[in-house]
Amino acid sequence: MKLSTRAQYGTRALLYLAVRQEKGPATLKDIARSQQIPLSYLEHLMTPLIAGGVVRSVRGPRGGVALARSSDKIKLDEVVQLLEGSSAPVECVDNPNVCDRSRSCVTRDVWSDLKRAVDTVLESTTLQDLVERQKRKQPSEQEMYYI
Amino acid sequence: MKLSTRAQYGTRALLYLAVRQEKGPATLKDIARSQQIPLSYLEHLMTPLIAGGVVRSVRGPRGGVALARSSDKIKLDEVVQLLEGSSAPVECVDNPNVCDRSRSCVTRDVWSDLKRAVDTVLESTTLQDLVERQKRKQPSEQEMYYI
DNA sequence: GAGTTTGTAGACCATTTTAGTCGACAATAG
DNA sequence: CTATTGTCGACTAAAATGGTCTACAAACTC
Repeated sequence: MKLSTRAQYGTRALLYLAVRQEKGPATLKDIARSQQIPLSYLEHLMTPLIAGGVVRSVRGPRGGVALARSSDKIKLDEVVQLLEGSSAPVECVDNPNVCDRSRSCVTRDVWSDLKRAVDTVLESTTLQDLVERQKRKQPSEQEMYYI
Repeated sequence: MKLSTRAQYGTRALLYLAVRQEKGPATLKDIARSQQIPLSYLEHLMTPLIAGGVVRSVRGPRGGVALARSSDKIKLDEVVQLLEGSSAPVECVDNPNVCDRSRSCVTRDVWSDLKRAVDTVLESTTLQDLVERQKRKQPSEQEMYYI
């Protein structure tokens, strides 16, 4: 039940954008530096987020990327879905046809329960929630995230 | 958030053992055939389960493997832990020291929530629960699992 | 419109993990 | 003794992961 770095990096990057939302687009370079993500890897994470309508981008000087919607309208399940695909721990949960036994399989039911549990957490958390938790956690140290 | 085949195969194998608990040890060959798990792979799954005290084995003719405890005393979190390691989706959840920012990182808090959600499901499900769900689901088709 | 600053797309690659095989061996019932 | 089981370790193919690099496209600045 591991999460790849895609979701970790991606979420951190989006949180960065959420915190500085009003300041306009941030360059990938800034995000990469501040969140310690390899720049050329970060580029690849942005592609699905842009395609998925979570992030919008502006090319050219003074360009960069920004959230496409306000942070309270972006739930983590969408982010994780775009970066990692379905939260189903095994394929048959989403697609029963991959296995003959799906219909009668009780272990599959457990994996479905797991998916549900994961989704419940991710659906109930927005980027704005993270921003607020961060403020509450360390109002002073926040600058760390701007560098 | 994927589960490897280890946990899937392992859980199916244990469910098989739970269903036929009173019949004494089952051979790996039987398990492999009935659950469609490669025999030589199954062997490797048994090792940690035996070491972890979930399964006991008997060598020689008429030998095999059986549950080391009654099925209602075996929770799935233990099984998954033995086969896949921690349910933490990222390392820093179990071990904050892998990252400087752990203390102040709110994304880490979300991953902790995920771990908690997963564990809640796995801790609340025993092999006996699976046996009962299976009986309830298809009292007739149960023979499928004996083959 | 030249040049600079950004993002975009794709091919490419090294490492690790996954999923499995194989062969030799150890225990034990009969 | 021998057949039947499990045990262990070495090995391997294929896929996923986590990147890098090059070329290019858009857009702003002068």
